[in-house]
Amino acid sequence: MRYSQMLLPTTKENPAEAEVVSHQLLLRGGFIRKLTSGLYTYLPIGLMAMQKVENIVRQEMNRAGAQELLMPMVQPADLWQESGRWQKYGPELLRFKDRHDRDYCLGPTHEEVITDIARRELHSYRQLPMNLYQIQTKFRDEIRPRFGLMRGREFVMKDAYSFDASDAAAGESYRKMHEAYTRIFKRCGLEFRPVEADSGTIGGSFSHEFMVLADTGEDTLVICRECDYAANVEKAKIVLSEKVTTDGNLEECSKVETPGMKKVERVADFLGVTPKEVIKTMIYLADGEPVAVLVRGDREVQSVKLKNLLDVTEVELADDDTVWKLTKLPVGYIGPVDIPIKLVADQEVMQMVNAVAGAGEKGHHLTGVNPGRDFTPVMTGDLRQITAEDSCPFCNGSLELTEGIEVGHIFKLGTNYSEAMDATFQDKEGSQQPLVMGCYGIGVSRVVAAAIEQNHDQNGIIFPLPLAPFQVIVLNLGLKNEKTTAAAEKLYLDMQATGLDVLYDDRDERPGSKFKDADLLGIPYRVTVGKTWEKEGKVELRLRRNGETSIIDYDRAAGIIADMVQAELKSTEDIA
RNA sequence: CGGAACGUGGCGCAGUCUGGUAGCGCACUUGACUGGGGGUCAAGUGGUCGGAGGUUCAAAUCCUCUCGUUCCGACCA
Repeated sequence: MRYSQMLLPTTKENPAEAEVVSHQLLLRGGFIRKLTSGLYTYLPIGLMAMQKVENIVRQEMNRAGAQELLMPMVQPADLWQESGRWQKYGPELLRFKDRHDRDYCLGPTHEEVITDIARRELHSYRQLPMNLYQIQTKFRDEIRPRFGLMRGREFVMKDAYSFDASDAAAGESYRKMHEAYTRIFKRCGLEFRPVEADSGTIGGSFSHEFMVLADTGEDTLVICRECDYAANVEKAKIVLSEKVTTDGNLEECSKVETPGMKKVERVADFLGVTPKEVIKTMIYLADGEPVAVLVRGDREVQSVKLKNLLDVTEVELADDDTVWKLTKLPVGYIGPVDIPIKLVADQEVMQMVNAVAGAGEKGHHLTGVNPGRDFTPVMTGDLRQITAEDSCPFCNGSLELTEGIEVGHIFKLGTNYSEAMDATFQDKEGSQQPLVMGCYGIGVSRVVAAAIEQNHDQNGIIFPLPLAPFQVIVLNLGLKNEKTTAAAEKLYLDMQATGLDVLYDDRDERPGSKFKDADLLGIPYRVTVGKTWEKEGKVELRLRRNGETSIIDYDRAAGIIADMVQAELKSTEDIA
């Protein structure tokens, strides 16, 4: 590609609207332009970068035995009603009517459509296993799109769906995808971790997220320092410490005055105890229904865990007004004893003895509160956020918390969808069985953003070679000199002939601008044709990654670089 | 949905408090010089100041409404 002919508008200044590095650099480098909130146009170089990711994904999916197809983005409501998600999915699902007043939605994911295909086309165990995937634009009406490609409303996703005859076979499909994903992200040159995850609105029994480690990540992960355990904090299991023995010495409940003391710390301080000895009572609205949730005073509720325990689709912390309406109490004095609201407790609370809790009366708390005797939750379970002080549920090792960007997510769906939508096959014995499903997503456009978050410096992007829209840029610094220009042109054509993705900077710009743009765009190899060629017939090769510079023979340049690129690409494939 | 900020040539901003002929830098056009890390000089093009309504002799500026964008929050009782 000739730079002079390409739509590649770079800017020196950071756009005001971009907060995170990947967003800034994507805009500055002319990769994307915003249409409106959460919606972006991919300019040519942006599309090229994304297609690099797509191709790696395609290769690995095909290698794993999956087949590519393409489903409609517009989906009829009745399929979603069949699966039950028309009600369940919430406002993220963009719904609309056609001219005949029929309901439709824009596909945020495609379980319904693929299950419909499966029930029509898969009839026999002989056709299984089957894995089908597509790479396509998805639409999710996010509450708050942000960070450019990181959380857009429209984004490119690879989604795959597996169909198996048995749970064991589905496990094998899942394992294959886990392996394929690992290869994909390795080949993309990303530093990532597969972690145990919550399955969210997709549903299903078991899932892993693939997380790119980066500070700007929206998810928090917990990673064991000693074993392989890694999980999203939404999922991370908490190991209960040994139950405290009390010598059967349970105190009586007694009420104490705690005027103006709403915060756990204040109350604990005042009563001469630690927050660990206080029971915190939080009022949530679970699908609109009030629930009182108990955790130890020094803990935090993990809302996803709460959602799962209650088996609801939405939990929300009640605001002060709602709390007042429900309990006739100001926030801070609610307690579990005789509370007129559905009560659930974190497992840890049930071990507490002689605790402090809100008295259910303004300005008062209770001491000597004992779970089981003074209150009985309708449900208990693991409800709190894990901390770095907790220990690994597998090996008891110490844990580390870190931020991550979710670039892939794989789910074992089981028969949720196939049963709801009556997608069955005939087994060997001739009886109808529901297809056992799995689904597997990769945020293709997000991978581009994540790669930039992880690979940049103050001068711009540093693309891992497999994702680089161009592998090489040739700078012509001798535009006024016909011979130099001819030499640069020839080098460009020679490189193209070897199959390299090469950008030829033939613009009438000063050298400084060309260097800056080459850096900004993150092109791994840069070849300069200029003075050194005029004087000694050599060109300068510089690596974007580390700034390493070498002078090579002009005649051999195309071959040398093609070899280097091939070797490097091959090594990334080998590692994966 | 709550809170905040911002909307002025393509981009980044000043001007708004205190109403009085719309400005700066970058980019763009033309020319000259220059030519290895975003160069210099000169001459230009381009904006009904997000939109609607109001106040006023006069509105980018004051008032009301509205649309859009971004950030924070959706977090501990």
